[in-house]
Amino acid sequence: MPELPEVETVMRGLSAALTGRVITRAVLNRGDLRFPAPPNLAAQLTGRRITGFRRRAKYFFMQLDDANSLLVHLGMSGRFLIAERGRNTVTAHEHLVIEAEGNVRVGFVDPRRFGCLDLVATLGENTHRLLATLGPEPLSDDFNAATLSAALAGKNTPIKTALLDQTVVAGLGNIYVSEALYAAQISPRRLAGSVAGARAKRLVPAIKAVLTAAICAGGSSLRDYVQPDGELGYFQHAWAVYGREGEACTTCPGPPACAGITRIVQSGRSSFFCAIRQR
DNA sequence: CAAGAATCCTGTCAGC
DNA sequence: TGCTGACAGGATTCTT
Repeated sequence: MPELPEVETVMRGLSAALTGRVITRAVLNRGDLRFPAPPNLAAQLTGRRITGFRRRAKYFFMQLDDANSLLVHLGMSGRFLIAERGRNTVTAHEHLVIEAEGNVRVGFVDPRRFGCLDLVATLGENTHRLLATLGPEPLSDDFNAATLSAALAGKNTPIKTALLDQTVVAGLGNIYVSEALYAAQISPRRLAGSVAGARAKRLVPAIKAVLTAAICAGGSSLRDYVQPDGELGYFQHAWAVYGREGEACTTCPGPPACAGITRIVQSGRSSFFCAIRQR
């Protein structure tokens, strides 16, 4: 479930397991992901010390001591498994394996191969072509009512679609857009242009709160995953509307006034909302 | 130019 | 049990 909070959670788990350690062995099993991985990636990683991690939107960087960074995007189905060397049980679709000091073994698994791996100069991380057009980080001060209003002004697309546009705000995905619009009481069908202004003032803190809560939930559940064969980034999370079609809306009086949570399709993707609470 | 559709790929699940 | 079709957390590229 890789939206921003999941990427952050995965990265923190990897950081705890790998930061400061030297990569003793790396294997690229297949590099034909969303974009081709560098063919010599494994050789470039082997022998390097991992100095730190940094996230940007749904991407993160594993920084190395030779001034290069491994760029990672999880796509739709990407995940990382952390295990002691020799104790890993999952091997299908494991495209990259990293073994490090301390008997650590990390596997990048991505069945759909919508994710990507690349090697980039650490100083140029943000100029990578995949990151160059990204909008503001939603949890930074650069993302505020003024900047969001400016990005939405004049847009005739539904706000749901606009928030999925990574040039408007970078890191939201299908789940947290529904959650944030519910929290801000804005209909996913409302045209983005009409959200600029007062509604954007509500939407910004709603987005920040939803993402922050999800990161906290991931961080707290992460402890359970730091164990042999642990899988990072998948954890139980209670969403208010996502995946809850037909269920009662927690803040509405119920039938007949409110029919509960509705699912509609916008730009080919599901949106969940309460037609009473969200206008 | 903006907005919507098609596309990449595999796994899972509901329905028959 | 096995088959089929719909659908899935993303983001680029192609059409209208």
